[in-house]
Amino acid sequence: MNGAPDRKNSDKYRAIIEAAIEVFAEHGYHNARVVKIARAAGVAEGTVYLYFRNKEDLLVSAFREKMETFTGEVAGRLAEPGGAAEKLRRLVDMHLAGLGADFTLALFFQIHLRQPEEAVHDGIAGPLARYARLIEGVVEEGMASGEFLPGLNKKLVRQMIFGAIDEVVSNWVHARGKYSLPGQAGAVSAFLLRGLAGTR
Amino acid sequence: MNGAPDRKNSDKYRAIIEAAIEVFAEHGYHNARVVKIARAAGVAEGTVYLYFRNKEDLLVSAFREKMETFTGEVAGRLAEPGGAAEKLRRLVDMHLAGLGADFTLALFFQIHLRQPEEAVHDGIAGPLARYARLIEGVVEEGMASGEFLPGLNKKLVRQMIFGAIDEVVSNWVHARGKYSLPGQAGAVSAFLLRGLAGTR
Amino acid sequence: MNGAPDRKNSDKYRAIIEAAIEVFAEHGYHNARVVKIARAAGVAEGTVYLYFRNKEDLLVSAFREKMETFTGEVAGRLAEPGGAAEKLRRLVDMHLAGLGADFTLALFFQIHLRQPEEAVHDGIAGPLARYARLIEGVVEEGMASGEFLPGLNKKLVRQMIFGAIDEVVSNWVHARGKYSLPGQAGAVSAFLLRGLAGTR
Amino acid sequence: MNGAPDRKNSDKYRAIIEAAIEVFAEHGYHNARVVKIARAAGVAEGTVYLYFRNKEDLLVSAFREKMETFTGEVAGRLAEPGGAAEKLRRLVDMHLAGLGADFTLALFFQIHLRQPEEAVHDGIAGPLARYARLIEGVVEEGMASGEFLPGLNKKLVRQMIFGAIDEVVSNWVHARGKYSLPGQAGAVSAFLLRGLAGTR
DNA sequence: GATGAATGAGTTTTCATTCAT
DNA sequence: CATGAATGAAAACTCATTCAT
Repeated sequence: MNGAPDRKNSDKYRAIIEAAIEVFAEHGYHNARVVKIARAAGVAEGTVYLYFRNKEDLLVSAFREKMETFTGEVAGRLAEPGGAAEKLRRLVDMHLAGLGADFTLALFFQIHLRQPEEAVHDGIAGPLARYARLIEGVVEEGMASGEFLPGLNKKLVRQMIFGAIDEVVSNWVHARGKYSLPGQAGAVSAFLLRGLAGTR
Repeated sequence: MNGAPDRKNSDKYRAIIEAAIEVFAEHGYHNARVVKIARAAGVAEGTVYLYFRNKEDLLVSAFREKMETFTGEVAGRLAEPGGAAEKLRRLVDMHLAGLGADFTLALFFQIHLRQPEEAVHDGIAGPLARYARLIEGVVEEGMASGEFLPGLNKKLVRQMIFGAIDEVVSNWVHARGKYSLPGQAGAVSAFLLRGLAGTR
Repeated sequence: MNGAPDRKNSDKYRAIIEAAIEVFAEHGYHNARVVKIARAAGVAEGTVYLYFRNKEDLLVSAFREKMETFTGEVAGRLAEPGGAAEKLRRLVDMHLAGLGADFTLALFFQIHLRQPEEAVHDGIAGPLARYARLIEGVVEEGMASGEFLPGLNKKLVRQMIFGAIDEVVSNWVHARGKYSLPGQAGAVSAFLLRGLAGTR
Repeated sequence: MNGAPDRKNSDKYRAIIEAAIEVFAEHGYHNARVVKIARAAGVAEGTVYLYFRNKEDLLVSAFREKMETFTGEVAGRLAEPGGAAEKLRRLVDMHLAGLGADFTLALFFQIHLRQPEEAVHDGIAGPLARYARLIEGVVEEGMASGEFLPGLNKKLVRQMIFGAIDEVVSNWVHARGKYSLPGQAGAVSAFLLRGLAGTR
C-alpha cells in the first residue's frame, strides 16, 4: 500500500512496526510520539514517513501485520482434523498462548488499539472480521455435527466467545502479566463449551 | 457541609457532565474539545474548571457518575429475592436495557472510555471493580446454592461474563444501534447460564 | 470575517496587522515566522489565531486593510473638481507620496506580496481591482472630455499606467529609498500624460 | 576546458532547467518540489545537485539562461539599422512576442520569480540590468537624434517603459493567456512613443 | 556520473488551562 | 461564581540536501 511493493519486506519496515508496537503499548496511540518510534527503530523521523503515510497508517499497519499472521496460524490449525469442541479449544489455546507469550503485543492489542478515529476503525475492521469468521465457522461446524446446541445465534455467540476471551486477556494485561495466561485456557474453553453444548 | 458536595448537585455540574458524555461519545476523548463541552453545557470554558480539575477529571467524573448510578440500581435489584440464575438474568437484562436505551451513553462506555492515561484508569477502576464484585457475588451465590457448578474460578468467570456482555454491547454500538439490544438478553443469559451450570 | 464583528477595531488586531507588515516586509511571506509577528505585536503566538484564520489570512488582511484605506483616499481626491489630467497627477502624487512616506509599507507592497498561493491572489484581487477601476475612470473621463486621445484601450492603458508607476516604486525600494520618491511624481505624470494626450 | 562549461551544455543540464521552469511556473518557487523537477527532467533527485548548488541556484540559473538568450536576441535586433522609435517598437514586439509564445515561460517570469531571498535577487539583478541598459540605450539614442524629447530622465523613463510592458504581460498571464499578447504591441509602442516624443 | 533512500531541522497551528475582570 | 480572551507548549509532517552504493 505504501511506496514500492517490496518495501514491506525491508528490514526498516519491520523495525518500525516493532518499534511502533512497543511505543504504542507503552504510551497509547495519542501519547506515542513518532520521533520516539523512529528512535526505537533506529531510523530518523522522516524515514517513518517513507514507509507509512502517517501515524494512523502506522497503527493500522502494525495491527494488520500482527493480526493477519495470527489469524493465518489459527486458520491453519483449525483446518486440521478434529471436532468443533476440539477446534474451539485450539483457538482459545492459541489466543491465550499467542498473547500470553508477548506482553507488549497483548498490551498493544488490548488497551491501546481502540481508537475512535474513523480510519483506524476501518483499517482494523477487516482483520478482525476474518478472525470473527473463524470463530463463527467453528460454531457452525459444531451445530452441524450436533456437538453444539442447535439454533444458536451464530453471530451473537461469536461475540460472546470473543468478548469472554478478550476480557480474560485484558485482565491479565491489567495485572501486568503477573500470572500465566495460557494457564487459564482450560477453564475458559470449558466455560465456553458448556455455553455452546450445555452438557457438563 | 462544605462546598464540594453542593457543587456536585448544582445544575451546572450536571449539565457539564451530560454535555461531556455527548461530546466524548461523538469525538472520543482526545478529539473532544473542552470548549465544545462548555458550549453544549451552556457555560463558559472557564466554568468547566470551576467544577472539574481538568479534562481527565471530567472524563472520570462522568464515568463514575453514570457507573455508580447503574451499579447502585443493579445492586438494588440483586438484593431482591431470587436464585442466582434469576439474578444473573436480571443483571444481563439491566446491562443491556440500560445501555440499549441510551445510545450515546453506550458509545461513551464502549468505545471511548478506554484510555491509557494512568489517571483515567485509576479513576475508573473503582466503579468498575464494584460492578465486578456484584457479578462475582452472583457467581458465589450460585456455587453455594448448587445452582452453578462447584469449583468455578470466580474471578475468571466474572471476567468472561462481563467480557461476553460487553462485547455484545460493543457490537451493537458498532452497528450504530440498528437492532434491539435488550432483545439479545435472553440468548446472552442462556449462554452464560449454561456456561455456569452446564445444564441445557 | 474573523470572530466577532468588532474584533477588527481592537487594539490587538491593529497591532498584529502592523507587526505583520513589518515582518513580511523584512523577510517576505514564506520566511516570515508567525512567532516573530506575534512578538513584534506584543502578543502570544496563539493570539494571532484569535484574530486571523491563518498566516495567509494575515497577509491578505494586512494588504486589504492598507489598500482599502489608500484607495478610499484616492477616490476622495479624485471626486474633487478638476480635469482628467489634473486628476491623473493627483493619483500619481498620492501613489508616490503614500509609499514614499512609508518605506516598510512600500517594501511590503512591492516585493513580498506577489505570492502564487491561490487564496492570496484571490484575497488581493478585489482591492487591486478597485484601484484599477479608479485609474480607468480617469482615462475614460479624459477621453470623454477630449483631454486624452480618443480610441484608447482603457484597460490596456490602465495597465501601462499602473505598471509604470509600480515599477518606479519598485526601483526606489530596491535602491533602499535612497532618493525622494515623491520627487519623481512630476516626470512620471508628464510621461504618462504625453502617452495619453500626445501633446508635448 | 574544465568541467563547468561542458556541464552547462549537457542534455541533463538543459532538461533540468526546462523542468524547473515548468514546475516553478506551476507551483511557484516555494511550493515547487525538487523531486518533482527531477522527475519532470527524467533524472534522480541527487542528479539535480550535480548540476546546481541548490534550489535557489536552480531558480537563478533558469532565469539567467532564458533572460540572457532573450537579451542577446533583442540586442542583435537593436544593432540593426533604424531610428530609436523603430527600435523601441522592435523591443516591445520582441518582449510581447517572446513571452506571448510561451505561456509557461511568461508565468515563470511574471508571477513566480520575485522572491525576497537575497541570493535570488542578486543572481537575477545582472541579467535584468543588461536588459535595462538596452532600453536606456534606445532612449539615449532617441534623445540624441531628436526623435525623443530632450532632457528625459533616462533611468526613470526606462523604469516606466519596462514597468508598462511588464504589467501588460502580467495581466495577460493572469488572464491565463486568453487573448493575443503580441496583438497588444502596437498600442503599447504607440503609448510609450507618445510619452517619449510627445507628438501624436 | 547517477541514484534514491535516508536524514532531521524547522514551522504552523491547536487547544487545555489560566486569570483579570 | 462566571466569563472568555489570552497564553504558549507541544508535535506531526515536509522536503532540501547528502552520501553510500
